[in-house]
Amino acid sequence: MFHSWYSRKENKAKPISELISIFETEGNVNHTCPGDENLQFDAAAWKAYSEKEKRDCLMQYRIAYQGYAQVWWCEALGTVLANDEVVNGVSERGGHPVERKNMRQWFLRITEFAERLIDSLDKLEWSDAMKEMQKNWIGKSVGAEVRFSLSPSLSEGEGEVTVFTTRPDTIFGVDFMVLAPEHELVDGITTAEQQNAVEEYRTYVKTRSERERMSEVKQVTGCFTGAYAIHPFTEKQVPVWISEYVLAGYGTGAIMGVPSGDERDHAFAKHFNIPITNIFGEKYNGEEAYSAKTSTIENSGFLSGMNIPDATEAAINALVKAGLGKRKVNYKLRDAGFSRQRYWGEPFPIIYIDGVPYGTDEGLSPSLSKGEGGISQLPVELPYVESYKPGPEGQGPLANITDWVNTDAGQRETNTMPGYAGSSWYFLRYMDPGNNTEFASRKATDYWNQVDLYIGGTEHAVGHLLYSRMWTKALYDLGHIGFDEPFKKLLNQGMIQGSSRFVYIFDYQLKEEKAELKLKGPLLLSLGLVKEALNNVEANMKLARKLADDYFSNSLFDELFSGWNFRPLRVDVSFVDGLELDIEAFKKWRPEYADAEFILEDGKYICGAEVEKMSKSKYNVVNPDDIVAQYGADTFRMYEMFLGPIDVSKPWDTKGIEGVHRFLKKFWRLYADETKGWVVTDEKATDAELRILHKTIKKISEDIERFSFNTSVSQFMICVNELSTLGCHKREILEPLAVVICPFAPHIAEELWQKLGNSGSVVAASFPAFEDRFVTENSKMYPVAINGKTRTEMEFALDADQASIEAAVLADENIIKWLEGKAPKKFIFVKGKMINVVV
RNA sequence: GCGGGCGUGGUGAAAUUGGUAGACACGCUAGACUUAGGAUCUAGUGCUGCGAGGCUUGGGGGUUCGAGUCCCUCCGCCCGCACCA
Repeated sequence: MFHSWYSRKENKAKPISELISIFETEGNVNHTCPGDENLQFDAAAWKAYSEKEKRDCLMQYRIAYQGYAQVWWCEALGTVLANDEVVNGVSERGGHPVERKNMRQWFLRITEFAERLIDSLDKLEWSDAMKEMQKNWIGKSVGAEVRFSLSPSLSEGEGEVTVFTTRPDTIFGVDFMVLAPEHELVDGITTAEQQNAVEEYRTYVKTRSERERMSEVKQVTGCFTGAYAIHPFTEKQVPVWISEYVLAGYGTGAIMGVPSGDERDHAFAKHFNIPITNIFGEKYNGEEAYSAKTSTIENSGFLSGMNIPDATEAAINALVKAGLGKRKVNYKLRDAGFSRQRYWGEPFPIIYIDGVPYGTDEGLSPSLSKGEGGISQLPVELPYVESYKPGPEGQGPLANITDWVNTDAGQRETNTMPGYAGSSWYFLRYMDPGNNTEFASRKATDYWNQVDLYIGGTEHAVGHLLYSRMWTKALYDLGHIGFDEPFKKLLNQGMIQGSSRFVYIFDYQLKEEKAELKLKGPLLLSLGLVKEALNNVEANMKLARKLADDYFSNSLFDELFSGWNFRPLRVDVSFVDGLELDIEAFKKWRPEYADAEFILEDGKYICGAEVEKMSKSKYNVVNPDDIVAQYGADTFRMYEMFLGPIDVSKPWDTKGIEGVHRFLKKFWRLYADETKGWVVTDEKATDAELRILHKTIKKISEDIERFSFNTSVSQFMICVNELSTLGCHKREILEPLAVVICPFAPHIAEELWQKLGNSGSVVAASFPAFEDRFVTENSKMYPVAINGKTRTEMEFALDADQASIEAAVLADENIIKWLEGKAPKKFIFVKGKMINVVV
C-alpha cells in the first residue's frame, strides 16, 4: 500500500513507480493530487524537486500515507487513549483530564475506493441490512463546493472559505458561515476582540468527543470569530462562526448556514439571534426549518420560482460560470487511521532517513536489505520489550527500544498497526500459510478463491468488513490476487451472551460521631428490597429506618446518615442457582465479606441479573468444556442449534439442555435397548414409517439451505417421537436416519453407523434422497372459518372442486349453527390452505 | 443525534409466499412403573370464564374475506458510530 497510489483515471491502485514515470514526463496535470487538490507541477518542476520534496509529494498520493489526526491525549498518564478508555471526559483509569491532540499518523486512502465499495455490494450475497449499513457509512452525497471570500475590511486575514453543501439551491438563504473549531483558517481570521472568546471556546471543544458533538444537538454552542464572508451572488456580508456541530473531518470542515432550510442551522441562528432569510415563502413558518424537498425556491434572485432539482442545477452552473464553485461528490467515509501508539500490533516496515519515511525494502543499506528477515527484511518483527510503558511525547512503547529504533540506515517507525490490519487479509494467508517469500502465492489464492461463506457479527459491519473489502480490491488491482471481493456470502450469527449476577451493598455515609456501627462487616440486601426502595421514596426511607434500628447503636435515624445508596457488586455466576445466592460460597470467594450481614427475602438472598457480553471481568463465564463433560459434545452442539435462529443473540441458559439430551437418548433407544441390547431388524418398513423418514429428509434438507438449524432439531424430535410411538426399529428407516442426523450429532451418528455394520465413516455416506411418493397425501383437513375465525375442520380430497366443497361446507351442521340463518355473502376457498365463509 | 436490528405463553422459540398463532422443547401440575429416581412412560398446561364463549403476537390506528406477517404512528430494548478488537 505504501508503494502504490490510486489512479482516478483507471480507477485502480497502481505501483508508485508508474506515477514517478508519469511525473517525469508530464508532471501531475492528468492526475489530481488526492492529498492536495490544488497541487500542480509539470515535468520540469518535478525534476527540479529535491529528493525530500519528491517524497513529500508522493506521500500525498500513496494509498498508505501520513497525515494528521486528533487523538485523545492524557497528560497525566503520558499516553494516547482509545475512545472507550475515555469516559465522561476523563480517563477511565484514574479519572485524569484528557484532551484532543493533533498527531502525525498513518492512514489508508480508503476514500479513493468509496465508489467501488458501493457499486460491488450488488454482487455480494450479504443481508440488505448489512449492505445498507455500509452504504450509509460510506455516505455518498452529491452537491457542490462553494468558495466564499472573506471580507478584507472586516476580517483580520484575507482569503476564502470553501464549503461543501448538498443543497446549493439554498445558497440565497445563507445567513452565516460555520467553521469547525479546528479549522485551519480560524487563527487567521479571528479579530483581536474575539480572540479570547474563540480561545475559550476552543478549549471547551477540546474536551468534547465527536460523539458528543454529534449527539447533543439540543444544546447549541458556538463562538463568533469577528470575520465576515461575502455571499458570491448577493455580496451580502455574513458572519463567520465556529461551532462544535461542524466537524473538521466532514466535507471541508466548513458549512454555509441556511437556517430556513436546515434544522441545526435554524437552532443555531435562533440561539445566537442571527436574522433568518426565508427562501421558501409560505412553507417556512418562522418556527422551524423547512427541510422537505418539495417546495419551490423563493426570494433567491435568479433561482426564484424554480423547484429544488432545477434550482440545484442552476445554482451549480452559475457557480461554475462565475468560477466560485464546482460540482462535487462527497463521502462521509474518512480515510482509515492506521497508526496506534501501542506495543501489540504489526510494526511498520518503515525507516526514516532525515525525517523522510522509506520502505525497509527500498534497498536502504546492506545490513537492512540482507537482514534476518530476508532480502527486504520482511516481516519486521516486534522487538522484545522490558516494559509496555508508553514512549516519550505520546509515542508508542517501541520508541523506548532505542537499539531497535536506530538502524544504520535511519530510525524505525515506532507506531504499530491497528487490529484491522491483520483481519483485513488473514484469510488470504490461510490459503498459503507456509509461504516465506510472499503473503500467499497467486497459485494458492487462485485455487481457493474467495471465502464462500463468512459467518460474523454485525459489530463488524462498517469496520473490518469494509476494510477487508478495500484491501482485497487493492491487492486485486496490483495483480496479487484474482478476485476483488473477499467474502462472497455473509451470515451474521448472534452472540451467546452471559447473564451476570449482582449483590447489593448498603453504602452509607454517617453523620460525624453520631453513631456507632454494631456491624462487623458490610450489609447486603436482597434484590426485592433494593428494587422497592429504588422505586418508592417512602419504602426507601422505611428500609433505611429499619436498618438504622437493627444494625446501628444509635437509632435516632434523622441524625444517623448523611446519605446512602445500594451499590451493586458482581458475583461469580457459579455461586448463584438461578437467582439465589449461595452465601457461604460467596463469603469464601470474597473474604472481605466473610462478616457481612445478609438481609434476605423469604429466607433467600436473591441476586440482580443483567445480560451482558460474556467476559471474565464480569464473572459470568460459562465454560463449554464443563457442559461437554456433563452431557457430551453432541448434546452441546445440538442444544446450541436448538436455542433459536442462528442470527439472534441471547444469554446462555443451561436450563433446557436436558430436553436435547433426552432426545438423543430416545434416538439411541430406537437402535439399542437398555436390557435387550441391539434391536435393529430387517423388517420391511410401513408406509407410515417411510412417510416420517422422508418428511424428515425433506425438512432437514430445506432447513440446512436456509441455516435454520433450530427447526431441524425440532424435526428430528418429531421424527423420533413418531417412530418411538410406532415402535419402529427397522434398518430401512434407521440407517438413512443416522446419515441425516450426522451433521447435527456426528458422534452418535458415527457410532450407530459402525454398529449397523457399515465400513468407513458416516461422513462419507451420501445423504439419503428425498422421494416425493412417500409423502404425498390425497386429502387435507381444511380449517373452516366464518368471517376469518376458524370454527371447525373438514376433510376434503385435494382434487375436490370448489362447488362440491362449498355445498358440503354449507350443509355442515357446525357451520349452519355459526351462520345463524344468515346467507353467506362470499365463499373463499384456497386450495390446500383453508376455507372462509363471509356472512 | 445518525445508521441498523429486534419486540409472540412462566422460559427458549415455531409459523418459509397474507391463510388453523404458540409446532418442538424447558418449566410446572397430576398420575403410572419402582427399594430408589436427577431414569422411563401417560395426561394436562397462552389468558379468562361453570359453560357456550370471549380475549391474545409491545400500544394505538389502517388495508384485507383473512394480518404475528403489509402500511402509518407511538413506546421499549439491543448493536455500531471511525483508537475495544
